[in-house]
Amino acid sequence: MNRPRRTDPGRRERILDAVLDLIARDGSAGATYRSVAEASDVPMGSMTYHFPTRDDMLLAAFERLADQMHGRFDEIMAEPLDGEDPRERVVQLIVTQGAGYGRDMVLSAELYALAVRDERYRVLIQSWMERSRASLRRHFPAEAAPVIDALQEGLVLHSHISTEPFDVDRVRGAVYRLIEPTAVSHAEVPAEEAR
Amino acid sequence: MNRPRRTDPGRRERILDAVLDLIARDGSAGATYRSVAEASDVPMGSMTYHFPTRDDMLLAAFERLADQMHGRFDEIMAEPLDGEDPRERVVQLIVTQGAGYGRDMVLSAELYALAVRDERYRVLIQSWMERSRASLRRHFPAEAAPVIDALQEGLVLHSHISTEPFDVDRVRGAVYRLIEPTAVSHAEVPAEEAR
Amino acid sequence: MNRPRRTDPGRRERILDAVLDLIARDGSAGATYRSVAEASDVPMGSMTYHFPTRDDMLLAAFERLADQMHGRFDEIMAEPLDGEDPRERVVQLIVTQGAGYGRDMVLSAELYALAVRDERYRVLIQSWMERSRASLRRHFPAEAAPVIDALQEGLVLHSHISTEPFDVDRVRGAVYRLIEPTAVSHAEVPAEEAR
Amino acid sequence: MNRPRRTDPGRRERILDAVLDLIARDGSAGATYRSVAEASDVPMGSMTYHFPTRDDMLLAAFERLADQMHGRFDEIMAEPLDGEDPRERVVQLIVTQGAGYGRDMVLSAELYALAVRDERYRVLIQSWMERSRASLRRHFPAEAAPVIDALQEGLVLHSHISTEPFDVDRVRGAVYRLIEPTAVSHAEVPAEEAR
DNA sequence: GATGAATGAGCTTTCATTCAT
DNA sequence: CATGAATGAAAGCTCATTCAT
Repeated sequence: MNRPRRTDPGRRERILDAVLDLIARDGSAGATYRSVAEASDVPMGSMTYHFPTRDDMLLAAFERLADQMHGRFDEIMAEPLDGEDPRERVVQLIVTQGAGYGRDMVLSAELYALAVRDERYRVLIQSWMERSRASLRRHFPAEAAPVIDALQEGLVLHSHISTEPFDVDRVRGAVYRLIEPTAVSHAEVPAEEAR
Repeated sequence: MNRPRRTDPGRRERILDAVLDLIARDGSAGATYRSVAEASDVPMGSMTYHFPTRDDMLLAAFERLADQMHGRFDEIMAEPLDGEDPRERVVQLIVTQGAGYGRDMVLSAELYALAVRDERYRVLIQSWMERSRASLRRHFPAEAAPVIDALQEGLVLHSHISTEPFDVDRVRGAVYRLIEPTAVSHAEVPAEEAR
Repeated sequence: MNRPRRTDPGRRERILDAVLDLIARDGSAGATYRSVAEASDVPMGSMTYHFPTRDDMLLAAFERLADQMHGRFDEIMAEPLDGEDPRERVVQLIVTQGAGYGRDMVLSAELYALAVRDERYRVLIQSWMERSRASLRRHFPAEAAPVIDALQEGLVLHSHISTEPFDVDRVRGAVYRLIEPTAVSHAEVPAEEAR
Repeated sequence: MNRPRRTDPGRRERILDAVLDLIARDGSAGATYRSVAEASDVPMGSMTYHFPTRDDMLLAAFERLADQMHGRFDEIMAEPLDGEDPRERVVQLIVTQGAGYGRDMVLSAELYALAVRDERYRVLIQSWMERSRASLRRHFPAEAAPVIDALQEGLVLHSHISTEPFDVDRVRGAVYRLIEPTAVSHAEVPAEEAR
């Protein structure tokens, strides 16, 4: 009834999280000004103050998603190897994403659906991909990155569609075959092909 | 003005093609009863006669898409090898789809976005994937199929997002590395590693 | 609550009358889908079925107005003269409109405001004016019509703005001076300058 | 980016001119606080400081319009006659306004539409009309003014609606017939019916 | 079987206005 | 004095779906 809430720090972030939750549950179409306003406890009339159009809101939400996902990606890639085969990190990445609840997967799928038809979302993915590749280049040669990316994308996507149990060994097999074992990080000792 | 259209054979197919065209252009949300009716020259009131709910209509359209796309996939895979390395077919597949106009890609992306949240679409993709794998098994061992699938998916998807030119040699490199050269078709002569 | 109203003849006319009433009271901006729906007892969701856009609705309403007003205009002009000076009819017209409640005046003013910026309304007025002039030509030469029209318009408009009482004699003076007494109807006897 | 604008003289006038421009283009409804603020480069939050309600703003803008238009009117009327028939001035007035771009006409039409329903705008027009008549009385008897006014109004209005080319001679004919040639200015020599 | 008419629900967006600073 | 942030109210319009014919 009587919430002045003249200042509400973090409101923007709260809105964007609500947007992502709703998209994860109901698809992009489900993130309406109404549903988002309710989910984030912001008056509907205020939504357009923060995001003039619904599309601005979606785009901002996906930018946030890209940041968050890259953060998790980079965390895994940044950890020191300690003699471990760097390819194991890629396996871990794929397995983590493939086995997870799938919020990220659902959101990525929506993002791709938007991106194939809309330049703005395409640019967003491009810059995200570029950041991922930069992370990969810590351990792998530049040419390998796009292919690793693609394999990861395809495996994770299919893992969420398929009924078959996720097969870690198959993933490992594919990753190891795809990436040259000599393709070690510039700073790491190759080690004895750990694991 | 005065179209009796007492019998209208092919109406169902015309509707579904219109649905796919509209989804390709505007996303799933763009295929409304209204827009589809107009695009396929069918009275709006008749739409629910043919497809009781909008979702039935979308699902039927994607079934049609799966059939069409599998047809093209299988055509490429079915052609006799004549001593050619079967992996070259996979390369051809990826290149064809990756370089194409993208209608299929756009539609696939929409389908995946639906599938990750809706069982019915997931089942549709599963059966489609199963058919693809059956086609792949003509030339490759069963275990290889899912990985080939995944790589293909990822490469094609990224090719439609990326600004970089499509690199055939990189695709070939990945495919050849991923699939054992000994994994020849049961009926074919290995040949001299053509190309 | 439970009004099936599957068939509702005259609904279109009822809507348009409500539109005109609302415009007369609140201006064009006051005839919203909402207000009109309520005033004409039609579900709001049905409004766009009958008039796809609000502008279509307004235009149709003003077409109805033009018909109604021309009907009244023509009635006065059509009555046989019986030896009366035809110019007296023009005086009568102006006085009737100028002294009236002003619904017509208010509506005309709104129509003009739309017409000066929108071709469609301009065309509507043009055809209305042409019909008026056809009526005038029964009694006056073709060249006189536009000027009579204009004088009438100006006098009626100002009568609704001015605080001064409406002066019939001044109107008569202006009309008689403006129109040649010899400009009699083709079928009438000039008579002795009646009145 | 960083406009201090500590003092901004002429802001009020700039705002009102923007209001009039917007009304001319989009009608009264088009002059919103937002659109006006943008067009006049004034912060939106400041609009209500200068004009507490939107209606205050519109009224002030039309007051400005009345001043401007009367200024132009009076200029034409004030010029010494040098033996010219004063009625020629009226012709000139009508022709000038009728042939012009129509900004004034559009604005007048909007003003009338407001005036027929709102006392405040009616009062504004009344005082404007009174000033016009005062100007007319320099050359014509008091009784003639209202009729000249009305004819002018009607002719100009119709000229902006009609598709026919503006006919100067018809205007002159009407003006000369409507106004007694003896109705000369108190200070002028009648002259030989100059043309 | 096929469809024109109809509608409840909900959508995105605009807007006048308020008010703490 | 001036203004950025905010919001309740309402606007035009779309749409999936129903149903009498």
